[in-house]
Amino acid sequence: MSTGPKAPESAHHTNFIRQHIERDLETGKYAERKWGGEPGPLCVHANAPKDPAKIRTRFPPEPNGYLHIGHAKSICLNFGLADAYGGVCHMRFDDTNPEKEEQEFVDGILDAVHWLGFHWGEKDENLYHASDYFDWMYDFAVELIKHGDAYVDSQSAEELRATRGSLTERGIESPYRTRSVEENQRLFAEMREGRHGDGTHVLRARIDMTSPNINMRDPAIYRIKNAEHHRTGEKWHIYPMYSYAHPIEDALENITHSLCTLEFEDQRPFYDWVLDKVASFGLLQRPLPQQIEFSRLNLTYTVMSKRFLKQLVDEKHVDGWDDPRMPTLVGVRRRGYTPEGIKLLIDRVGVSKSDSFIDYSVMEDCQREVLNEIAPRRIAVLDPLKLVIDHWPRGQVDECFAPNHPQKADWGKRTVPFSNELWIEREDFMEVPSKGYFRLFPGNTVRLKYGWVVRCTGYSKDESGKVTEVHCDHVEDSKSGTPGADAIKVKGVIHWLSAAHAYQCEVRLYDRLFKEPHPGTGTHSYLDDVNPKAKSVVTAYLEPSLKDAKPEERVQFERHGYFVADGKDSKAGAPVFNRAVTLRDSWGIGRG
RNA sequence: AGGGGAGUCGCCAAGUUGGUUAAGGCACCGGAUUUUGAUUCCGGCAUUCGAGGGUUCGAAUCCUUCCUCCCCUGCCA
Repeated sequence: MSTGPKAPESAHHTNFIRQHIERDLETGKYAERKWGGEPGPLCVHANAPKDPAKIRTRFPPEPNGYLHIGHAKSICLNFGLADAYGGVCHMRFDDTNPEKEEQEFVDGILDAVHWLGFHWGEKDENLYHASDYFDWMYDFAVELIKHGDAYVDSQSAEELRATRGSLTERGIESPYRTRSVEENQRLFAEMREGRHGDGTHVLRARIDMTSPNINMRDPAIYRIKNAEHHRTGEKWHIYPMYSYAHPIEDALENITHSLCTLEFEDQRPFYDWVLDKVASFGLLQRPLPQQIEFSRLNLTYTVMSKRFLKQLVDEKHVDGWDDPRMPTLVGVRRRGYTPEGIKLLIDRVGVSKSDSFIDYSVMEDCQREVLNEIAPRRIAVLDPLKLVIDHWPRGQVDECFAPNHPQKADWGKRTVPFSNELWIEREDFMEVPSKGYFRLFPGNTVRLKYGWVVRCTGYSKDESGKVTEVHCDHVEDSKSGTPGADAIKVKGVIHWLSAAHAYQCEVRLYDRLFKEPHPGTGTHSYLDDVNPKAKSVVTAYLEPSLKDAKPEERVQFERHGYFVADGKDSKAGAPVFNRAVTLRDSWGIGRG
């Protein structure tokens, strides 16, 4: 059983993180861990039963903004891996900086993760906050002081920077580095009580100012911030730094594999230092969590940094954080992207440690792949041109039947009314056909999809030369679904809507946010690469049945693309549609 | 005079304990089906693994030199 070759379907799913986890599972590295039912130091877990979770991972955002597609990778990895290996993934807010964090962001993040389809435990019970652990973090810091592993430094921020050294020069020890344990304890307690101003002191780990790794040169682990915290209020006047808090959060929660992005690689030695120290005081359960780094997700034709996204919003290049052009999760949701499509993308791009850019087309293709399966087909004329069937009796209405999905007969059909005056797509007619064009032009025959075959007999134009009306004759006995309807072979099939029955509706056509794959490359600003055509609003004609579309309902407008009824602007009986993505178009028309 | 990572087909990415013809996906190119120029289906697509040298019967996999790219000097995360 175990000697056979790897199953081909698992081959492209494997990656270095999965292998790492599988190795730990095989060796039983974490098999003896105890779980006291809630996070805590050794004493909470020591006498508890074995942890039922084979592994524990966590998704630990800081609640200081909106999640974007890049975060989706971390979410899918952490939750997906836990699920794949009989583990649990914790939802944790890394709220160690009160000046930047808000409850509003906490709620938004929770929403986004749920939207992606993930849960933190069967009943979402594993929801934690770094701020839940402030007391333990403080106690551990006191222990570090007691053992001579931390000291209060009273240099200014500038002095600290100046003495830290540089990439090539080692640092200089602080004059406060030799303070007595008693003085450090007294000072640290005073900092906690709020008796010192912001920036006057900092607690530092005592490691090695000559380390080639700057992160090991006595990093600050606590700073004074006389600020109100969105959860702990005014209880604290000092707050732990990420590099100190994170490993402790992981250990308290029994996290086995702490996944993060590449830029934290240099911090791993300190992560391990903190945990080894605290565990050596008998305060943490072993074996300790381990940090594993992977490369973040980059997509072409967009930007992912919070600074840039904020600027796009603040300077009104987009209509807000949830603008459908934004790569935020709230944005792509309004755009009509599916969570399944996003997960498919993450699955497809894989996990490694090499920096990479994924073509935005991969995202679009993933969305199409999912949408093709779930979206009912509907008819919409986005750029209308009048088509008159000259010999069709004026006022006579015929019923045509259109399947809701060409490959899913069980989805049924709907009726669409046919009459002598129709709307067709302006690009489906050419006065003089270009090479290879097989739609409507004088003398040519096409099928009106689900309806009749028609032959173009003429057209009229206005003074400016714009085509105003196209004229056709319909072919007898050619109605779709009737015997002999296929007798006439035509190359072109176009969609249409009865002018008397179609209704007008706002439709937003979205495209990529930037016109360059790597915005801002070279000397210009990324703002210069914003795609002015990324949003256009048209008044389209829609088939009657579309009036009932509910917010966030997805459909395919045949021959156009996938659209969603806007979750925000749609009213009952009056949906507004957003284009998520066009259909692939091997002939070259479509986008824009 | 620093430290930490990464370089396999246009874009991702398997492969790492050296063993016959270098997975897979996307893209692309053919062809079939098609009342969406969509979907689906079939076929094609790296004598080569950043470069050079070496070890070996045999190397993307080991050794060596070199090159390129990314990250690190917040009391941010």
